[in-house]
Amino acid sequence: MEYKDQDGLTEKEFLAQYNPGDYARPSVTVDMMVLGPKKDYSGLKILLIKRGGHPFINCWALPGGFVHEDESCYQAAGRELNEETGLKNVFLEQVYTFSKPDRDPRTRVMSVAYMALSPVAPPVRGGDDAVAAAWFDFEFSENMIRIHNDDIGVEINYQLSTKRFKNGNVKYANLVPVLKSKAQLAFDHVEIILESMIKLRREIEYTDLPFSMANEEFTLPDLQVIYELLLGHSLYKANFRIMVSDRIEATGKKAKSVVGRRMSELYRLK
Amino acid sequence: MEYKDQDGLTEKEFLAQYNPGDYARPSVTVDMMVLGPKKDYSGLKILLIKRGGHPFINCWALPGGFVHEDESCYQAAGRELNEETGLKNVFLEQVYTFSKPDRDPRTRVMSVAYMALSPVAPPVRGGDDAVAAAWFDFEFSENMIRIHNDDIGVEINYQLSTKRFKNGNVKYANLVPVLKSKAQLAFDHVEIILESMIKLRREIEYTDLPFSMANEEFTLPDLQVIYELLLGHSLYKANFRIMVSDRIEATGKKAKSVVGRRMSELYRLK
DNA sequence: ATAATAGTGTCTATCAGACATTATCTG
DNA sequence: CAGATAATGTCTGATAGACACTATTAT
Repeated sequence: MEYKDQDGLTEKEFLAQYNPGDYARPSVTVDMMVLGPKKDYSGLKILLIKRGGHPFINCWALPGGFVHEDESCYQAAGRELNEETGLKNVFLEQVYTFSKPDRDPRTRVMSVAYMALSPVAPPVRGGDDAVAAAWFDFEFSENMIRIHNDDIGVEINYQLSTKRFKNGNVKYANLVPVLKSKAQLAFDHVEIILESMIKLRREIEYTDLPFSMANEEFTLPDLQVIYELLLGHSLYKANFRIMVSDRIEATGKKAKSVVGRRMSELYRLK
Repeated sequence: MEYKDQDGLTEKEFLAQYNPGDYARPSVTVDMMVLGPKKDYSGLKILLIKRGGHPFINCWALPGGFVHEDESCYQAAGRELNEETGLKNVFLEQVYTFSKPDRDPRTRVMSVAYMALSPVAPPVRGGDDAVAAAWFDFEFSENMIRIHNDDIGVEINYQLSTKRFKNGNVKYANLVPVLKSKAQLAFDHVEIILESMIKLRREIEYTDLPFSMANEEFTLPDLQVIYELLLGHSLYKANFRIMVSDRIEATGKKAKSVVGRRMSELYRLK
């Protein structure tokens, strides 16, 4: 069944003569919130890139880059992440697309935001290059986003206040970040972190997401700490174990605990 | 503090000479799943547009259009929805951004998908125009998407099968649509419907989303039916009322029930 | 044995699910 | 009052939260 359009063209003929025309097209980038645990699981780290050019020159920004012509946004995010950290096959999920016309002062740039969770925070390009990358300590609480790196003496703080708004008949309570430090994140990248963390915490309820920050084989004390870091509050050990019990299987092996006396058992995700 | 870049330019100077360059930029559209209730609340309706040109000529598609240079995607979606239906101030939420390079045979087109919920399904442009719009009966079950309009004799069916996949360490079960009817939806619009419905049902758990399909003042039997339509399963009356009790307030008025005897009371969202 | 962490047992308040009953309206 | 729908009452099993206890290891 070969339909012709009002010009008498078949689909093949139409596509052959098609011209995308002069619609104003935006640039599209991907930007990523990349989280990894500290080595001793005492906190979370977030990966940032120091901007070497205008705008937001010398500001720290989320890693990201332009989406190439022959790749999807997911592929672009995976490629950028790999270029920056060498990481592959980590959890990577689309969060939200940011599209306010003035979000980039250069030209119209939309950003498709992703979040990535890694079991490790591998070394990245040092602080001397034009495009330096570094892992920052990351704290996210009900009323605060704190990002700091004591080695290079950078501290970035945003206070979170609750704001109510309406969408149709539905009422929401949303968090709004307010800069509280001298240093700031580039562009609207705080918003990306905010949206990502909200989505992340919600998805922990019904997915195996925290497992993506654990090693292939993990101890339950470690897994619990990861849950606690991501959720932002502590859990009862017994309840936690019941909660994850049907998703894990014992390996039979034991891990030497770092400081404790009794050795904990190793598990893997079913 | 006025930083200069490696060319010795201030930010102002840099922006004045900035040239977006020859990065390949995609076209960006918004596409919407617009749902409204049937007048008697016996089911859901979905708004579709008949395509008048290639590609997918004569196929039915989700309403949408190009994002203009001076508007956000949210604004573009609101504008398109208003142009198509006259609706304003309805629930409208971003769902997902679809970006596979070959999803549109013409050229690179990314689509930022939205979902909209309306308390009514207002009349739309009839079936004679080049770009006809129509409301279709919409059924979404665990293993089926059925979209049909008996007036114009169109039936579109997709079977849903479960497929497992992995993201980092996290395992997911996802639904994959398979066309089962002669007619089909244009582009990847089934995927948009699928993602939207999954997100919608999830968000019902922790938002007031179904209220956006009810009128300003509503009866609890009606609100319960809306919940049941969106969730796809029936609820116990007593339990439902307990669940919504702290989010509603009585107006003091009563509504004449359509077929019943006892009049039900009118409520509004707190 | 002691100290420190790993792992298990169990009580309780809450709540979703299920079903039963009472209330109100029309003819 | 009969029939139909609106609204409320109440039982039960599952479960999240909380706390207490036992087990295993190194020194």
